[in-house]
Amino acid sequence: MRQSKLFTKTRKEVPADETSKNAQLLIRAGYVYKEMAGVYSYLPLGLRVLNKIIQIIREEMNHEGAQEMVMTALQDSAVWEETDRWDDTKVDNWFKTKLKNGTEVGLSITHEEPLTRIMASYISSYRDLPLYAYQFQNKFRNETRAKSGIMRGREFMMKDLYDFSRNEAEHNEFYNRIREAYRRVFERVGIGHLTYVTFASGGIFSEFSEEFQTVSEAGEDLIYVDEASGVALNKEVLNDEVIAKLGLKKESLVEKKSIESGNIFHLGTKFSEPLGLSYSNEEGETIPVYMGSYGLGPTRLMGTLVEVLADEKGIVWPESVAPFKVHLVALNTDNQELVDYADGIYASFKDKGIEVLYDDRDARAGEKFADSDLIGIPYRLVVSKKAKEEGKFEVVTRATGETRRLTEEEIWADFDSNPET
RNA sequence: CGGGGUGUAGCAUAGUGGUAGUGUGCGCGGUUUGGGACCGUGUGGUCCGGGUUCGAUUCCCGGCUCCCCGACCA
Repeated sequence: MRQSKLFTKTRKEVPADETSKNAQLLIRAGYVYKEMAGVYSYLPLGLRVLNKIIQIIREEMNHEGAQEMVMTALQDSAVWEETDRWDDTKVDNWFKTKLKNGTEVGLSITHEEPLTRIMASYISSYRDLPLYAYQFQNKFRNETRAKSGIMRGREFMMKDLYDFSRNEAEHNEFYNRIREAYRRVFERVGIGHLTYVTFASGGIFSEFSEEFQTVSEAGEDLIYVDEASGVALNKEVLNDEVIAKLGLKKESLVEKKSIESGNIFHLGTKFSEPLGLSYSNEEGETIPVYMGSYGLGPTRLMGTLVEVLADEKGIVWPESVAPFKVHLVALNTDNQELVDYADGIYASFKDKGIEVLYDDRDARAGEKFADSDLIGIPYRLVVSKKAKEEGKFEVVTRATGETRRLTEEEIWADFDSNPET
């Protein structure tokens, strides 16, 4: 894409009403637009990143045999009344609104109830199980206090996956597969080394739930990590008994601030029983379906990546989710011969299927470099009059600052040998 | 939801009971051209409602907004 055509522009100054690094950088670089507190629109650059994150998660979910669907944001109160989660005293962060005829409806906070009801009309036999369904969908939560930029909003995107199994053992097998699938997601987006599977409270049919916690100063949680074993636990479950049960030593636990970037739950029959989701087994007996739920928020993950990987110059995207692989920066754009040459390089990238943002704007070098650093594309290729005369072009790796001077042939050889985009 | 702040141009900020200033952005002209360059010029503003006052952006009341701390939460 030509940067001159991109409708967003970068900003030098940070918005006064944002204190979180992720929102400051994402707004300055033109990835997101703040609509109101805790509510952000995703602009062209931001959508590219979000879609890449979504695609990585999708691939890992599909790999485990989950089927993608999408449910509604508008919610029928009836199904929530069945599980006693409609009442504002039970769930206090509903957004509720009314139909013209006065009927109350909700804006989706999660989807256990509606999906369980859907499944009740398709699951009837043990032959139908197990099955796994997931979606990417916007959740609405009426937070009393939105904060941390895009990481804790009132409207945010969630990947929620649910399993419908015949029994606990079958559920557990899937649960363990998803734990590994989540690990792969965090590896693929470049924060695997910072992300711990953490014991936490909130288990319904087990003592603990498990959270994926990414170590960051921007985090709102406190976890205790045994670095030798990689075992971590949330502060909310930290006590001597638990430490002993997990075979840990109190002295070896290190406290870290962290972001809850995903979680996995055993649900048991909490939803299937009240909503009448059951199946007939081989003996003809009626058995409630055993469930689990698995959450991972693409928008929060995007914010987490900015928080954890950015440097003082701006965002640093890992290649796997960057909006483009290459930032082609043309200098001396008053020289038509050079512009033609840079246009040719740009066309070659496109022909090769390498995603490229082409800074063809009529701007000074300093401004272009500053913008390039801020936007955070993994590789920057500078085409200038001097470089063209020398036949060597600067290729800078954003993450490390490593600068190489390569001929055009070397550049193509380099990108062709590293085709991952 | 409790507590504390805040609101001035697209953005960032100063100031004042009496014609609202600066930086940046944006437009135009010129000099520049490898790290947000410079000169000139133009454009553009007091959150909403009420009150006090000859006069309110300023003071008072109410509302809303946004931010921070706490509680709550993927």
